[in-house]
Amino acid sequence: MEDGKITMPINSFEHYTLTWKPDKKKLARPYYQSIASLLEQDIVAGFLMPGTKLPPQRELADFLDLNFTTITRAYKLCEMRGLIYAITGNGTFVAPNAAQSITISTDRTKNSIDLGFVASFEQTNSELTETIQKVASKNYLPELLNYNDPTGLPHQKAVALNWMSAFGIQATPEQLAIVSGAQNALAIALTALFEPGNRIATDLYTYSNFIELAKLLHIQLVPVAGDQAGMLPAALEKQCSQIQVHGIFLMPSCSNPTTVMMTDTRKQELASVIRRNNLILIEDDMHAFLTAGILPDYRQPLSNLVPETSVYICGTSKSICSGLRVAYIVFGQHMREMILRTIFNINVKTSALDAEIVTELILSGKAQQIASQKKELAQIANELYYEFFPSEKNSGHPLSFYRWLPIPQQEDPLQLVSELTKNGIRVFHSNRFLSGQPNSEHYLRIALSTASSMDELAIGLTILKEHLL
Amino acid sequence: MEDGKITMPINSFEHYTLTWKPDKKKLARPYYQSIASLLEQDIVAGFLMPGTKLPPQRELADFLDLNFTTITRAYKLCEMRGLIYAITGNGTFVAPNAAQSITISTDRTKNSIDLGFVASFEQTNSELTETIQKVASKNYLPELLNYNDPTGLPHQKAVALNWMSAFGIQATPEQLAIVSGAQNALAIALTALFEPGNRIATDLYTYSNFIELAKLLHIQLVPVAGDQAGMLPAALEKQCSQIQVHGIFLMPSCSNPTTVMMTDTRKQELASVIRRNNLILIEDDMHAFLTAGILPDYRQPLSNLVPETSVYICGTSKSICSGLRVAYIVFGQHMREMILRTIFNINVKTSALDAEIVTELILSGKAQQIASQKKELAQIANELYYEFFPSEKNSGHPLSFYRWLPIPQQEDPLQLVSELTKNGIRVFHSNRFLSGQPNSEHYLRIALSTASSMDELAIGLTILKEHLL
DNA sequence: CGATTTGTACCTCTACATTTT
DNA sequence: GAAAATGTAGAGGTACAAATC
Repeated sequence: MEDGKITMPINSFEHYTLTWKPDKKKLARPYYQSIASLLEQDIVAGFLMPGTKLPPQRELADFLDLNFTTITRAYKLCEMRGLIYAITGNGTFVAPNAAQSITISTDRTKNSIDLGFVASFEQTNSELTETIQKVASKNYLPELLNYNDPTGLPHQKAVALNWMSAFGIQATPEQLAIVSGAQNALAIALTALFEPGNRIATDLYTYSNFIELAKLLHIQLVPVAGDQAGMLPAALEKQCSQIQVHGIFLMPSCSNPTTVMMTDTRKQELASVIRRNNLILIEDDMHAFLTAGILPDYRQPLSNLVPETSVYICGTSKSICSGLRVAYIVFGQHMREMILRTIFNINVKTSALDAEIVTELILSGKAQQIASQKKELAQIANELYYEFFPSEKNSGHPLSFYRWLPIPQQEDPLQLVSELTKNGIRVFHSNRFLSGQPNSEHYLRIALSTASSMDELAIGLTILKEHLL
Repeated sequence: MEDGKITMPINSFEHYTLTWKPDKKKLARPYYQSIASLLEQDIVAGFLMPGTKLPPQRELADFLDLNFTTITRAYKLCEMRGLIYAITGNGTFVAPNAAQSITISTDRTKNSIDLGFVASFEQTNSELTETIQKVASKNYLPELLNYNDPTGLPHQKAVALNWMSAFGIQATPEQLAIVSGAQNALAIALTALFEPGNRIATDLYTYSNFIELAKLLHIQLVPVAGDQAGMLPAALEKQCSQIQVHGIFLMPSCSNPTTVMMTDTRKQELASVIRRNNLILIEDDMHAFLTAGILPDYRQPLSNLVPETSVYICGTSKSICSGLRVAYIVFGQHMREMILRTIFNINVKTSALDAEIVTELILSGKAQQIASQKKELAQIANELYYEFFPSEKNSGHPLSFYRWLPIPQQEDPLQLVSELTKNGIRVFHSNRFLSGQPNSEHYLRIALSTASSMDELAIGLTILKEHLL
């Protein structure tokens, strides 16, 4: 088989220059699984660094005396496990986050200032005591403790719709469910509406927990380029025309991690691409309270433009209280059955007690008050940040709970992060948020809402700035 | 291609007797998807009844002038969607629950007595008021409202371990996580430890929400026969030797829906089969409080016999309070990372407030008191049931919240259920709980713990008995 | 801009295991 | 218990699309 390669005399020589050569002796049938597990071992062990180009399918096949589609299958297995990624016409590469997991983010290192994980100015949580006690004394408390109304009690849903009407959401109670936080909402939406192997378009840099979740559910992400107004419609259109894309995930109010706010014009343009390609839109709008009514050109969520095929997620963790685990999810009528079924299969229901506390907070006006406090804290924290990094001013969302700091190109991004950890601060490198291939741009995401005080934040930023100089 | 079939002159005639003939004109490339979606349409529309045998792959392939493995792929797609099931050497059949979904069970029909959905004697929920108020006045309340300790606060975990020690569980806090109810625990375990296409062995009749969840996550169930002592080890061993099985799901304390209690001898035997075949055990022990210390021969959960490869799930919904959505999950050390990651991706964390209430209930002794009340109610309800169905006495768990009533073979099971609904009671037919192929035995699952009073339950049972005569 | 490299989709083929007859 | 029927697993092959040179 190999002997026939007269047209490529160099080939037999190249066999010795393959970037990865599995041990032929270790190969056993089924070959594709055998190859995949050898590759996995070498990646996890660190022999193959992130970004390494793997041998083309045909070359590796020649080397192993197999048909190249068998290599396709082996590579595909590893791709599903998030270890590698492939670009047609270009090659197959070791994924940026192949060796280590992105998550496990809340094991805060003690004696360290956390600028990595984004909390929500937890100082405001003591404001809730009174409301919780009020709910605990309601005479209908036992009604909150049974299996009834799995998607939320009617009055809770009415209050939820009212809360979201400030952001431009109009929906009926049938199109709404109360779930256990925004991440839970994402898990439900992805499980309900997509199948393993489906593809979802995202910003090139996107919410790392979404990347992890997609990996867990074997859903592939399709990175799409963007600019300062959000994802580029032409780039999305192009991807959709090339491969079958089933959905799109966006955070238009304030993209995580880039802090990009999508303009209304861009929403209109993207909506028409979404409609044309029958995409299911997952819109995570946890930052609505920071954007709607505050930014002058805010008009409405993207979901409003494609209501039938979108899932709108409004978490209350960032705006009201992180520990109560309540989010509102609004969906098109024909997705209703699948979503309710999935809620039942993943949660059964969300604690009606937690939902009631959030409801009471909103009804009493306390929620709005807390949200205002968080906004003020965000403003102060951002001003502090700009004192350290003045050139960053006027980029992205002005009240974001985190910032996206460009840094010089790094030899070894992990090295930088671990050095900063040694110096007492935790930050996340941009590679953690990559949905696609790494490029030459490097950033750090700097959480402003996690340090326990502005003083602590200032110390953290000082350490950061000194180290970057 | 077809002309070569001289050995089967009958074949061309048989083309006209296929049980399902897709419209050739509607077929487009890719064929396998095209065939799958035509088949799906005909099943969902009701043209193909549950149990219908589909044409063998080779015959349909002949009819459509395709290779038979293309039909394999089409059938496999539909099998993954839960529409059909296949038996090697026998044929491919429309699944029993293909057309309708099993779940959506809590939309209680008003003015109807619910003997279908299994609640947990919700009468006891008013007992919780005092404890909830106590928790609401704790000075560390704000500490329960942030992102910290996603798997549970240390003292909550200590109390959890103490609660489970009564059932024979010994574990370290690292092997424990607090999640949002038993169903949530199942979703986490399946997502974390299995991949789409993996197989899990279950009892022939098993928890219908588990069936639905597996379908949702594209995990296939392998039905295994059992007797009055639980699943048969030889049958499990046989299945494992024939196809690759990755896990096993069991409810040894009181199987749902059959009320079978597994003997300790059977646990020992199954443990050795599980060990020999490297199965991951998912043990749902929500009924532990009804079994441990009550049944004389109870020794320990099955997980104790294979601690490294098992996930033990102990929900508090049935024993303490259904609305708080708290379950404990105990896992082997090497599963820890995947499970924590998955918890983070699906829940972020479980409300520490709910967990604290359950913790306080246990610490104060109130939980034990409520559990005792529920046991007493279960005893009364079971005695009532035996007054109606005396021949059923001495079968299965004596304190089960539901019973498994054999009924005569039915022409059309759905018909029976809908007639009963018209008569004012809701029950579930055994087909809803089938993990495999239907057989000639028929049962109804009768929930005893959902009616709002014993009087209501008595009315429901009267209607049921009259209708079955 | 056309040729080359590289990955993808999907169809076909073979060997084989299980169940039924 | 052998032969036939039926489904499954793995591997090979072709057409094609995208990226690069």
